[in-house]
Amino acid sequence: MKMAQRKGSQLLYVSSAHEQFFRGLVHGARSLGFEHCCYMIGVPVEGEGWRHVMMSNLPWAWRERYSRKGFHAIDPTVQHARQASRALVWSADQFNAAPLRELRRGLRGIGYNHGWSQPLRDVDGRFGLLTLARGETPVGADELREKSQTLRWFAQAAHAVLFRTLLARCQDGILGHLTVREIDILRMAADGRTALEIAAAMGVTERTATFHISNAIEKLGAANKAHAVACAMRLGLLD
Amino acid sequence: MKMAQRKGSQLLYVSSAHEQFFRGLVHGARSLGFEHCCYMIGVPVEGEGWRHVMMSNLPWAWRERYSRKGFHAIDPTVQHARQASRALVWSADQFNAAPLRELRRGLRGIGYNHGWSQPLRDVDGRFGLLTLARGETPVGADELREKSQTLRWFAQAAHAVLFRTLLARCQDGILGHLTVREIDILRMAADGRTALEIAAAMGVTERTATFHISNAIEKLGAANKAHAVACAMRLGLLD
DNA sequence: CGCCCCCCTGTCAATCCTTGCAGTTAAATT
DNA sequence: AATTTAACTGCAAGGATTGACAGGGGGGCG
Repeated sequence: MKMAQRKGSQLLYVSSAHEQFFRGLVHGARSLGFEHCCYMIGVPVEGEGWRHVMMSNLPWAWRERYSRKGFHAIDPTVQHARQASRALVWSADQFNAAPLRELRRGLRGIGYNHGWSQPLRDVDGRFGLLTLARGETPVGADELREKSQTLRWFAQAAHAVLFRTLLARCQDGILGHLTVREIDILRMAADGRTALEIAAAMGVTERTATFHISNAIEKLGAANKAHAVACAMRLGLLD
Repeated sequence: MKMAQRKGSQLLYVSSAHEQFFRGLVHGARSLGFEHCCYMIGVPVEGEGWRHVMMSNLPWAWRERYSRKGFHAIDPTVQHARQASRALVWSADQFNAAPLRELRRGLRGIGYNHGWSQPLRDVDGRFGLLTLARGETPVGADELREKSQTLRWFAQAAHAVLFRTLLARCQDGILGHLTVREIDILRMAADGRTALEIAAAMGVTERTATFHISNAIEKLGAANKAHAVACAMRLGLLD
């Protein structure tokens, strides 16, 4: 059973509400004196290492390059987020090791020189990482004392709102896509309807309803309908 | 079947993570120049009108009084939130109508004179309402222009993080409490385990597991297990 | 045109869920 | 001391779910 990524499929769960939320976050970051803002999540995948998805106001070219070059594998802020849960204040100048050269050049190129990165970890080893950064002034001790509480809260808010969505986007490559029909039916199942009722509501046979349900169960790696509903909700597919 | 509120029962879902989040919000409100911060949700209940739950940094005495006197029934900001979705800028001075006298006096007493209230509504008629307020200076047009985006984002963040929890706290009085056992079992059901597996994991009979499940289904007003799991997740009982 | 995917349908058997019935026990509340 | 509640157990009938086998029709893509 292969779960390779497909091209033409639309990403149903990419909601503009989260984009809007992120724009608000960017605005808040600006008012704190950081022009760049990046929220990233990391998910451990057995055999494959890590998967990352990010949401940022950085140039598309840079995001593409970051992903293509696999910078997340060497990025010190990401390394830090894997283990620690305290914030990291950094400057690109510190990225001296040979493998980091190219990353440092890239960061300088986009004015991403000095920053503050707050990790947030969950029980399954997944983590979220909010980074605010700017081009010119390093983050000083005084500034940190003054803003750290707000910064932490920003991270908490970003994590609370964006994590699930990005996780869904991340799992997507792993799990394969749920079809429109499958999501429709899962939504009705979550509302307590039986296969027969769903079939009636959708104008198909009971058999067809159960067919879509079992496909959804298989794609989500669930054990049964209740589990599939829970998985889908956790992934934010039924909002 | 009565669902009266009981005293001794613990509220399992009151998590300190949300309290912490709210403290961050209060801090953010302060940095915007508002010392008071109140997030409230309203839920329509058939035959009973409305139920409200709030989270605020106001004095406990005032919260108690607000609730006892039923101020939420006449509070203009709440009235506004029921219908509109745009923000309301208000001053307590405007609360001139006779029934509002006592409310106005109370608000003045706690230095809650000038404020900004952003409603957020959902499809089921429920609403959330974030109010930031202060004692002295009215909210001016310039200030509003400057801060409105941040304010809206605060409301969005508060809503995204706090709504579910408060809803659970609100439904609690309506639905009656789920017992520890029922929540345990729902959690395992959400992980895809059958009644037999749950029973084995908990060291009880299959009959007992099904017994708890059906109780949970009844208390949540669900149609079946999948629905109950979905309800519990939406209420934030399974996080 | 072939290939793949999505959507649709059928049957059948094993298993699971749901809901009746009727209890016991321990602990907390009144 | 009486009452209420949570947790627990048994039996049984009927409905719902799940999985496996076996297909047809339509659309996109190379």
